[in-house]
Amino acid sequence: MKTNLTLEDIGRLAGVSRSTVSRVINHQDNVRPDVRQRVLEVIDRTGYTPNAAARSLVSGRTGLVGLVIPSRVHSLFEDPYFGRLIQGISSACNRSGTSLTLFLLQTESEEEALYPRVSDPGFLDGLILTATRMRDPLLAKTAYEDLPIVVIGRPDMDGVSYVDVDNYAGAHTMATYLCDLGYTRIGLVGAPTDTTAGLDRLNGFVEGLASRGVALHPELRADGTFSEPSGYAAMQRILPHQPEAVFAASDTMAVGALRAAREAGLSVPGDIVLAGFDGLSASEKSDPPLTTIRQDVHRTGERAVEILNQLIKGETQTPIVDIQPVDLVVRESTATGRISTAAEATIAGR
Amino acid sequence: MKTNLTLEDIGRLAGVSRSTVSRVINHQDNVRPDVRQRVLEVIDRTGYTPNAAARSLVSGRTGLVGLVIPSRVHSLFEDPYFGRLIQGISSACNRSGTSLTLFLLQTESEEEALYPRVSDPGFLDGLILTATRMRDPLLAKTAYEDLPIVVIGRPDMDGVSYVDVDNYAGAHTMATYLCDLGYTRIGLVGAPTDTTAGLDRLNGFVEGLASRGVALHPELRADGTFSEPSGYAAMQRILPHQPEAVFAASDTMAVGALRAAREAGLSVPGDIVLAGFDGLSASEKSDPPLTTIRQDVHRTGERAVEILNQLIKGETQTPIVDIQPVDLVVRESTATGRISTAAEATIAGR
DNA sequence: GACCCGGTTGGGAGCGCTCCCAACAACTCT
DNA sequence: AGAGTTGTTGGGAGCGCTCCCAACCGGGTC
Repeated sequence: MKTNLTLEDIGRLAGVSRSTVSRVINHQDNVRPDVRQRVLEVIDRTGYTPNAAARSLVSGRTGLVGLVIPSRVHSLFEDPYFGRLIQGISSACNRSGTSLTLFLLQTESEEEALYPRVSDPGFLDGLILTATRMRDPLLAKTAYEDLPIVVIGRPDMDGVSYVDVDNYAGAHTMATYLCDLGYTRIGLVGAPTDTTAGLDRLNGFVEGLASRGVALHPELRADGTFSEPSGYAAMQRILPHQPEAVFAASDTMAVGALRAAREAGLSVPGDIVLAGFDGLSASEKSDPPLTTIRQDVHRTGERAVEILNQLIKGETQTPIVDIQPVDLVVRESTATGRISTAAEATIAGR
Repeated sequence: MKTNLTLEDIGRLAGVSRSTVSRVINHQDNVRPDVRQRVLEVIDRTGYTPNAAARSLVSGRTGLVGLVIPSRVHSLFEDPYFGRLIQGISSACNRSGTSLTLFLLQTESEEEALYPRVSDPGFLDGLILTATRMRDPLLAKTAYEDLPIVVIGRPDMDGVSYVDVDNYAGAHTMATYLCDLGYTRIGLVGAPTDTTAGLDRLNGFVEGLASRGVALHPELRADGTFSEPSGYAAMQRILPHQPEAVFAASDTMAVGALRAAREAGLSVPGDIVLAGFDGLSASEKSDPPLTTIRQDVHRTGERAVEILNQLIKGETQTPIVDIQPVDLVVRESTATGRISTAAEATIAGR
């Protein structure tokens, strides 16, 4: 356990050559069974493990996958989204025998300092980029490297592999659901439109309303930044215009919107119905529990790793795109009894 | 950007040797200024970065630090503790130019599969272990390797470097604070006593009470597992014995205890006062906001990296121990007006 | 002018591994 | 029996870098 052994050492102890030990370690079958056995015993006895750096020098692989979470995401420690995502990524990594290297970029300067590191040859096998914004500088830069990349969330450029949830279909479903409840004055606490998720949710929502002949009145729309306080503020701007129903484009903002409604003396769902998006536990634990569009964040993380592994192995040249389906989850916040509330409806990916 | 260049290539382009380029890259000063300039220009023009694997093969360093979060921690996505910790660790890593590799072990089998990986020579420079339990198998195993290790939270063995918060002093302060409020029937929703944090908080609390001549009645103590539901359940066991005040050994459990009190028809702080430990945002956002012992988790993470870096550089042989101070934060949940509530008191590390 | 010395530069060796090819043994087939 | 075949093994080469030592260059000294 103490001193670091080499292939040569193991070979000497087992009375074979370096090459044979290498074959045993790499599970190649052209080794005589008794020799293999002898080598395995020595390896077991000595606790030998091959040197990772030497391996990657010659193989060109490190077994390391990078995950970049940029500086704008301060919600990492309030919002379970990234926790879940990391869990999904991590469990897929464990399954494929790779390791996850985390780059939390909390300032712009960290973001700049990172760039050279991730592109170091012989450091990472691939990269997962999250929370990219429109014309993301990091994405633009890394796209020029030959490093395999998977983006989580739809990027605003072509030729990049990504996995996204079906934001459009989810928002569309929510819109028709609220319309079918009988409302026409339906408001939106929107997500930032400099993100593709915000844009897709907006478009899905507007088109969902339109499919039922309902328009989104401009005074019933205010955008937030995904955070609770921003949802609270947006809701305050909408409330004076007397919406009957409000869709907040994230659960966290919906919780803020709920707080604003309550402070304005409105009961949910009595005076106004409210729905969110994401299916976080916050939506389940709020009072009342929120109707929402649920996405499987864990699965999204897993898919990102699976796609990245395909890219790394060079199994495909063309970019891979994966759109994850979402569910409508109906809870008390829209339980008005106006029509029978379907317990749950599932939407296939569009 | 495309093809991977080597030192030799850069040397050829700049009209110097491999060695000189290496000197420039490693900021050695014995290079003539004009030559250095010429080399830097070529590096800049070509976008060359040295191969990380080759570097670590010869230097024996990879610039990688591992962080292990074991399977029992399911709270990763509910509880901001680990998010904050990771942020602290990550920002210290960014500062020291190292990268953070995350091992989330969600099952026992992942835990076993991990062990050989982390101890691969030439893979990690050091390891940070969190949430170790008594006689933690991973800690026991890794301690035999020559890999530098820092534990977050007090381990139950000697000779290991660690950084912990002052659980004892925090619980002690809380106990005397509650006593000084005039209560004697004081209950405890304890943390698991197979963790050193749970043990230290228990001991600090009991001895704090004792210092005011108060005893912890056995029927007023029930232990949880750090989770909200476990705090709820523990509180339900305590309530029938009519405590005047209850200290929950974590904010998350305190939130559960609060729910139990409310369901029992008790108002906080009117009928019973309640306090937590950790200073998470949950304690601030609950209704009423909770008195708690605040710890600086971000700082804890930073210190772990700093200590690990010292160990890696071999600057010290003896284990380094760092106990972070905690603050008493008084909020509404103990605001009874019985005595003037000091706004906030600071405790130095013991 | 021979000598020395510090600053600078080039190239060999080697980190521990994988890949490749040659060597060898033990067969089979004609 | 000789040639070909298959299965197994050993060792050279080389991945891209750092370390070390020798070589070189110019200027100061006696």
